Amino acid sequence: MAEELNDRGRRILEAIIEDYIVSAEPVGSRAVTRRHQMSISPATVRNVMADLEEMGYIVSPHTSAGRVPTEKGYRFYVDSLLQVRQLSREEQLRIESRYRPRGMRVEELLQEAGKALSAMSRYTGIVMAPRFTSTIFRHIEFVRLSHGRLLVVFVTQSGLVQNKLVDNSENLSQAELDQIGNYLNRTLGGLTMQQVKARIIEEMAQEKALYDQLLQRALRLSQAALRDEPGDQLYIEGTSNILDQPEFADVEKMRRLFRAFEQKSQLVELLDRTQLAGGVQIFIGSESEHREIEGCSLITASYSNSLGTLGTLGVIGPSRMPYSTVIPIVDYTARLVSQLLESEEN
Amino acid sequence: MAEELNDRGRRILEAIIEDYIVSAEPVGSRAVTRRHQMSISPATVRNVMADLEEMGYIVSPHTSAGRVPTEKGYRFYVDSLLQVRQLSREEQLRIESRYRPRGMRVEELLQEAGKALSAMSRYTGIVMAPRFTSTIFRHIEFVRLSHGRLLVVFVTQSGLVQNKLVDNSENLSQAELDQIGNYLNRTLGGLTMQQVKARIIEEMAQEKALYDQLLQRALRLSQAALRDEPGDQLYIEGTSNILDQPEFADVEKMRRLFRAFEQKSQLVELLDRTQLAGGVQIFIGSESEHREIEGCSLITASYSNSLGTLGTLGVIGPSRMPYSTVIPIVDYTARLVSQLLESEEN
DNA sequence: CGTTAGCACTCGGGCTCCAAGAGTGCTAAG
DNA sequence: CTTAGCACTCTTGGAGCCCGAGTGCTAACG
Repeated sequence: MAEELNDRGRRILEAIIEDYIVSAEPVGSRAVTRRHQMSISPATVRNVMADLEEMGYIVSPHTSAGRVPTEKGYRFYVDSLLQVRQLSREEQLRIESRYRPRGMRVEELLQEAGKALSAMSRYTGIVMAPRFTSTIFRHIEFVRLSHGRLLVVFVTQSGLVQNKLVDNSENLSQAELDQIGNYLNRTLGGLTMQQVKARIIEEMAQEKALYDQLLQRALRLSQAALRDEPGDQLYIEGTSNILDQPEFADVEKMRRLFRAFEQKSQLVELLDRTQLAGGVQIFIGSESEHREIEGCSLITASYSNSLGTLGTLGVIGPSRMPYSTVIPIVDYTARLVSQLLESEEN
Repeated sequence: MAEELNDRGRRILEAIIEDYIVSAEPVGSRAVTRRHQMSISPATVRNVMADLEEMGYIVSPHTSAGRVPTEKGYRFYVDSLLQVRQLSREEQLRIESRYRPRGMRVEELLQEAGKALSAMSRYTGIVMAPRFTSTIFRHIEFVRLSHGRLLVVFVTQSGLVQNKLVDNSENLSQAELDQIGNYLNRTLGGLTMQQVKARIIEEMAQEKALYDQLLQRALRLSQAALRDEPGDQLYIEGTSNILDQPEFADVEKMRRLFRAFEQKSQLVELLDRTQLAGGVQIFIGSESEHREIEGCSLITASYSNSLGTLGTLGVIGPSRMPYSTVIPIVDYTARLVSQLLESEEN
């Protein structure tokens, strides 16, 4: 029974999965022969289906229903059967057109990417902003808000703005702060935040710092500013699309998913894992090891600039998802975002 | 029939509404006498209920069910019957404790307020950030990102950071930009954004500007930066709480609400209307004239500093809402946020 | 005259029962 | 190995039924 899947078995599994993806209903032997005009009879198909069930690719919800793909089934489909459709030029243009207004800030661009992903896929779009530590330092600015309180504003190469409150118990004046800012801007431009951090520690260790008041203050302040870096920003768009999916008629399931959307931390963790790998990655159901998104699949791809990976974006929806159309959407969006970010840096 | 509501009628209406708020089920005459130990018989209550129905305060979903409050019923209840419960000291502390970490930026504070509102009320919390035009200018910074592209960073008095991309086709150097920034910071500090805008227009009209290169550039740039002010920021937290409400078992209703959450624009419009009025405001169902939130009520209050109203926050949930407990939560949160913002400015 | 008990009536929810339809697994023949 | 045939299983939907909750009306009562 647990023999290898032969060609006919694969074709039938494919047919079942593709039928199920569009219909969301168990697929019977008859339906397979009809819709895919195979030159075999339903009875033969039934035999094969029994084997497929034995092997764990499909299950039947009850005796007299058709078959439904299991996670293993989807996984096999995605790995071995799936023909990824190429986007037509027209579809590409439709995606591109969403980024038309050129004066978009990075935040806007990323959010728009989330919206585009959700609109094109009809599922939920997710975009994780670049890790702070891997962004490139461009500008720092200290703004004295009140005695003892100080706002540090970072601007990265790509125009991403981060800010943070820092204690100013030394009560430095704005003029002193400007001086410090200028110094740091001169010294640190072009480094990644990680390098900036390292540099500061390094400099603090040097004895020169002991004698130069300005330098000392600058280092102290910037260290404070860089302590506990900002949490990862996650854009989640099109959550209401999930409500259209028949599998979420079950309110309990839906609630779990929405709670996951609200907490974000699990999604961040998950997206983080995909960060390093290039290309499109696919998590099916419990593979993600987060039962909050059980029954869901996540398709992700990383976007990057010339220096390396910046962040991850993707689509989350039910496992019963038209992978062949969603995958190229995610892929293309990741490329497009990479490209747009790149072009903005020059 | 359409006589005034006498005391007994009011008491019975109150009983019906309060019962319905906790049970979400139609309330019968028997239940009214039982739970509120009135010294009258169910039959009498029935007579009164018939009158209340006649007057439009309640309806029965079908012949043999109890009664359910109408919007008019809720409105009367809120206006005339409701006893707003005071928060216990303990509850106040529980709310306050959520703002404990003192180094919160304004954005974090507002978001936390949304989370607190949703957590305390078990509904969805909404916070609208201060209108950009009414914030007080503190600092401006121009950062040259690439040839032709320029990031403008505004910092307001309270530490709110806004940024915007501006065309830099003149290709000003960072040094020139710093000069311009310094000039503007010297001149504009302490004005509201609205005043800043006015001032710039005013100065541009003066002939002095024609001769002073620096000034001219500064004005041109800042005008560009202030053109089309940033959209209103809206924090919506705890949307998944809505899923717990029995009235949203109907997926269609839920979808509409979630779409409204996603679009935000209608909510902004709605919150905007409450901006001016002080104290707690309540929209019940279709009073808001947005059918997307039909069946929902919105409880809002404005937060402000010494100069006036800054923004609005509130809770959105089903009309069947325990107003007497949610109102003080919203009220107290608004005061607290006002106070925290105020204290941060000094 | 307002209040109350009594009663007939209505309607929805939940139960069973039934028939139809879909789909299966098995068997035996091609 | 494939297929036709067939008995079997299980879901779905509708019909019919009862029960309980709750009403409105009427007539009696204080």
